[in-house]
Amino acid sequence: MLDIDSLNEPQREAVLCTEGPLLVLAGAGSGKTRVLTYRIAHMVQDLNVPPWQIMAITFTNKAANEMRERLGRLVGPSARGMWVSTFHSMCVRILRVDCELLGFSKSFTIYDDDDTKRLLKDVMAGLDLDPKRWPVNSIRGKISQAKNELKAPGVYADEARDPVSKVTARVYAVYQERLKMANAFDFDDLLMYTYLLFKNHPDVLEAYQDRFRYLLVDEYQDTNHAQYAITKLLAAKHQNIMVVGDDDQSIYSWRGADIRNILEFEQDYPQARSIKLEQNYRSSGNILNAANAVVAHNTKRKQKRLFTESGDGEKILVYMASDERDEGRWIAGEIDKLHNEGVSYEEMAVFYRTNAQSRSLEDMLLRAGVPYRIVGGTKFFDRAEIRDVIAYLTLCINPADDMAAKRVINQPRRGIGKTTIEHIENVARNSNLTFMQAAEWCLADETLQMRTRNAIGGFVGLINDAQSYGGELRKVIEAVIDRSQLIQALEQERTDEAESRIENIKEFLSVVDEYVESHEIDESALPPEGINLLADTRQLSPDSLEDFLEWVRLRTDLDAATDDDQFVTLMTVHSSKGLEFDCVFVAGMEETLFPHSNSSRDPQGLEEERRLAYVAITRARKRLYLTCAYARQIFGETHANPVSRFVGEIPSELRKSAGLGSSGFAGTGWEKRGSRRGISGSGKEAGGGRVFGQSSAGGTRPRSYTGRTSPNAEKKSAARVTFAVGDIVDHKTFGRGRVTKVDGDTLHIKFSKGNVTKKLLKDYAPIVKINL
DNA sequence: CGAGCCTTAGTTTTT
DNA sequence: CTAAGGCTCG
Repeated sequence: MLDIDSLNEPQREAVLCTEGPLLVLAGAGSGKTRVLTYRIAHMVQDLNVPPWQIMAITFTNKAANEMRERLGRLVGPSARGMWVSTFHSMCVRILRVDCELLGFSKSFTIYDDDDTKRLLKDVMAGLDLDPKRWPVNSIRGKISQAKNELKAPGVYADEARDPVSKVTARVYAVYQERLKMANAFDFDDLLMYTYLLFKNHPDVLEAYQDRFRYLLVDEYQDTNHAQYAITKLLAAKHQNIMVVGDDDQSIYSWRGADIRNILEFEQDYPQARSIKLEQNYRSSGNILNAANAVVAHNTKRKQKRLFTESGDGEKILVYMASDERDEGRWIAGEIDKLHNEGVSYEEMAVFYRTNAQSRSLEDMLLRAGVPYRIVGGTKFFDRAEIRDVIAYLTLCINPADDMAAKRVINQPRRGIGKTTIEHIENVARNSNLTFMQAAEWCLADETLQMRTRNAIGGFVGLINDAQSYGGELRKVIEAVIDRSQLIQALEQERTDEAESRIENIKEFLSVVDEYVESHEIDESALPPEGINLLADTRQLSPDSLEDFLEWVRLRTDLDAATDDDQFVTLMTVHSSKGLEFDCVFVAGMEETLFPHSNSSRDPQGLEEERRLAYVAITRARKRLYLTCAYARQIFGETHANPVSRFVGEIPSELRKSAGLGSSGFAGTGWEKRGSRRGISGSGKEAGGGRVFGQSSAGGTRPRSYTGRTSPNAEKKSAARVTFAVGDIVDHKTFGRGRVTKVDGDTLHIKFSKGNVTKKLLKDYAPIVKINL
């Protein structure tokens, strides 16, 4: 059943080596996930290891889901008994059981970035620190760094020398106190406190060591010190730890990841076996060689060279667009072309360095009618109305969460303004109460107006009542939303904006359904009675609001249920790690963007950018497209940047060029209209190392081209949309409208908002055709 | 207290 | 350029 013979020699060795420490250095596309899943299946099926003794840790939910799914196919339902999770969700579940030992209660909240920032602002205001002089973000970064290095506030304060660190130390101490009062952990706390729990409670640690006798850690090169320390403790007793990683794919040093963890694994475990996987099964020869060539420019790396037995395949296509809109349009056109050749949408992906780039790409794909989905962004859960709903739900579970309370006490408007909130805060501070307790106290406070007191009473009553709601999760959540009056208030606004917010809240309810469906309790997966006390935390319950909130807080992707759907995938290069596609487009291959200007100053940052490029390139199986734009709008200003050095690092025989400046490009007027020293390299490839059009070079700014299409790209793009009378469109600013007349390229559109008709040019107006 | 206007800051990547 | 936050006025 388990086809171990289909593996190559080193792969098989890794699968069969199930006892003792094992380091697997797995190059991109070398069948790493296959090895991981086969190894687990081998343990369960051939060696009779109980599934609940196995813990596999990944970095993203996506990776965890995929592994769970593949294991399910390999070993059947018993796979459910394993812990396959991210570091963070593993820690949450551990803390859920024993956080009381650390002075927290089990109903704790997890603070995400936004909550964290709000709280920090609050703390800093309390310490009279000028946010101009001490930017919240940099303080937050320093605190996060400290936590990743497992430095408690006291230790940090002792080490603080420079003024910034000293200020950070003060903020850090208060911040931790406030978190504790709110019964909340931030993301970094989840790791740090789990470590502390293990460190200070050997009995707890031992229970986990004995339960999880087999540890597997994926993407080990991306572990930070806290994660490293946790795994080290967990594996200390039985030493059955397998780590898999690739130093060339280390792209999270900004988050505290430390490559040394992988490079020094052999020192930590002197008897460790070490296996290298160097045969690539994913990419065609040209793509793999390009990746090798790029990453070879890095100096600090373990020497290795991936090889493949598959043929050269297609050359890499480098396209130079006139601007970011042309770039998006061209990509859409190529996708369309590929789709017509029989490549399905789900086998194509568009990557970008920064999230901001997704806008224009999205816009162009939308117009071209290419179905796409965006992976990774937290957009949906970051929307104000969704955060409001979550805050209400959080308060029901953890009324001590002051940030949540302050967020929604006047949302929707109840007539509780700044002064009242400050008043409640003062009461809370003076009497050492939580915000909610203080609010309740204020109901009898005669210094407040009767109207205000009634408003507070309404809010307090609603939260108190909601705490006792029980039954089906969806019903409970619906009831809370209903009582909150969020939807009712939006309905009264009668604007498109409010309507879309209502839609989002309804969408949130389907997220609830998705959660319930995917978390049905599977009795068969529970470990036998009496094995340990940890069984009850292993599965999230479909009825538990608490569990749902945990799930929703740690969730960042919306991609769980979109597997068999036909969509092109859009995402950052970072989130592409671990995935693969037949055809990959990497947009924005320009200096300052990729490599990003913030990183390319120091050599280390630049090397990480290069590894990022390596990751991007190695995602592609058959075709790779790199695109860059001659001019790009950033902050509303037009910039022209040279082609990314990474393009030039790909040997020219592996690539060919298209677009501006390439042979066969008939772009009339480009040279004439642009600066004289502009694109003089007609006939040369885009990535030939030529640096042109730098905005600082004194040449004319290419402003006149923005928003225009180069004629060539226009022709190439099969992605033009046509409009007919009766089509419903959505305009960026005017909203929903209907086409009443088509006059060449001019559309007459009647907008429902204000009942006005406007004449718009179909190729330039920010309109989208809506298919009904 | 809240709506609306104006200013300003932000864009590197994620759990 | 956009979104969020601050400020002012009703």
